[in-house]
Amino acid sequence: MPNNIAEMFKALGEPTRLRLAVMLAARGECCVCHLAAALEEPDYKASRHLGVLRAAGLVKARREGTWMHYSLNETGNRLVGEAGALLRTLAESTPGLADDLQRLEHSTCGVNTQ
Amino acid sequence: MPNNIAEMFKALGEPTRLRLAVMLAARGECCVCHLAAALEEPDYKASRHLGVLRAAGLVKARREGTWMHYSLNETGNRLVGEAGALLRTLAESTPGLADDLQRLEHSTCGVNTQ
DNA sequence: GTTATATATGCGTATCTGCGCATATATCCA
DNA sequence: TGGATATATGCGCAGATACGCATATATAAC
Repeated sequence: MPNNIAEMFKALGEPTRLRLAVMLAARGECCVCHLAAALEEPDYKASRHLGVLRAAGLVKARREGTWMHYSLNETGNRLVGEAGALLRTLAESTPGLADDLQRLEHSTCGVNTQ
Repeated sequence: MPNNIAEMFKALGEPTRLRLAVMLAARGECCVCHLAAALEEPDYKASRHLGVLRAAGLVKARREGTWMHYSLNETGNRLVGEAGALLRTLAESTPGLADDLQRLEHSTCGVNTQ
């Protein structure tokens, strides 16, 4: 039974996925290309890791045309809600993660933000 | 920089280690043999995983004669403190983890509890 | 010293995981 | 229909990880 919970921690236990989760926790819904740009990593890498976060129940996805919008799955999962709060405090206090948020803010995938 | 934090999540992302961390969060300091008994796993397995938790900074150890007493490393690490609170809520609400705590309470390694 | 108990660790193995590349799918627009 | 953009995924490989066993270390008691 702790397996589901362990899976959540495990998903956050990989640097790229932690960065993604922090970005989603701090900024809300984002599309893959913005996230990939902020990571400075190829799209397929962001996509793969978002898939893992999603399988772990940490993240949900919403399609809008060609874009997929990911966001933290806080509603409907108390544990994710608490983890989200923790991730937001990390976002503020951890240099590398703050840099990601900076890049995320100024990133465009050739399209408008938000 | 997110690597240290990711390492903490990763350490908790393994079922046996999560069980150990929850026990320490809920019950405070424990020796290896009590923890191994509660896990119903061999001592060396508990010892190995406690070593990983320790390397990740989640747990600290104190020697007392032949026994090693492990406890959550909440003081001196804000993140661990917040994780500790989360682990305690898990302890209450997750059946499998609650069972571990039951066994921990009644376990002896041929010695007194506490 | 020897023995017993508690804990840690070296090692081989089977499994898992993340990576990069190429390719596939999905949606929109002309 | 065909092309362009956004996202997802099959595959092979290299490195990591957890396991069980046996052994090593540490402390205490005799």
